Amino acid sequence: MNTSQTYQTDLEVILEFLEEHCRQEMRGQWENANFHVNQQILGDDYGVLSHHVDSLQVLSSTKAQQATGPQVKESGFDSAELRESVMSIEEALNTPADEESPFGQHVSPEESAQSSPSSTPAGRGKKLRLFHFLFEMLEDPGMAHCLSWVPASVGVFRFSSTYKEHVAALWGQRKGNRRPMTYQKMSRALRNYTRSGEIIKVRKKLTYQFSGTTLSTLRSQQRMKNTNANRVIL
DNA sequence: CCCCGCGGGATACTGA
DNA sequence: CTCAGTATCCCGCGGG
Repeated sequence: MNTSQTYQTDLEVILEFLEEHCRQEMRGQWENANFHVNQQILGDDYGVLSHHVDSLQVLSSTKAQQATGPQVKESGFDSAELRESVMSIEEALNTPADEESPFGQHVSPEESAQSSPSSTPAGRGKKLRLFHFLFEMLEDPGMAHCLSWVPASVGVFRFSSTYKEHVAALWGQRKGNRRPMTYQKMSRALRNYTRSGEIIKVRKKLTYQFSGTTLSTLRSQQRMKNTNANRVIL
């Protein structure tokens, strides 16, 4: 009966571990003389790590709600502090690794030319879009239980019916929304992509599909990131 | 009938 | 101020 509470505790332990891990990594980074090189090398790892922190965070808070009811956030929610510190770590980690990394600008001049269909004026300073976020999730093996490719080759993906709300919560959190994001609202946003043709709805439940152009744009952007990371290492 | 996922209109909000 | 890209709310539909 208390399994969800136990689960929450476990997740909090894991969170603390990850948090400590982040601190150590960062300390190492700051102590290193050529830290900016490390920052570039570690960029991807940091991104992945922060994703896991993200998901664990939401998982633990959601489990807490399931365990004790919807009003938990107002009553003594012990991990509030933890969540705050995790968020600050997240910010610290996300900012350099995410979109506008310093080396992303000069290494890829063709990016703005080939990506950014029509809306992006210069291709930089762009906010994270929902489908970018979903693509990131899909590429993260740690999120496979929430969201996964059905046949990845054609860009079809499906939400897990039990964890779809976690993906939504993550999205809302990533955007820094005041109110919690829900699957219903997120799917509404997803449906808006039907108009622009970036994502289309598949007849199956909880299943959507990236359009060919969207998918190739996302994949080429991802390849760009990888080659940048490799280039720094080499 | 109920629940859940879906479709989409209307309107508000926010950053470029 | 405008406009794109959501976020939020809400109502209706249909399948299981």
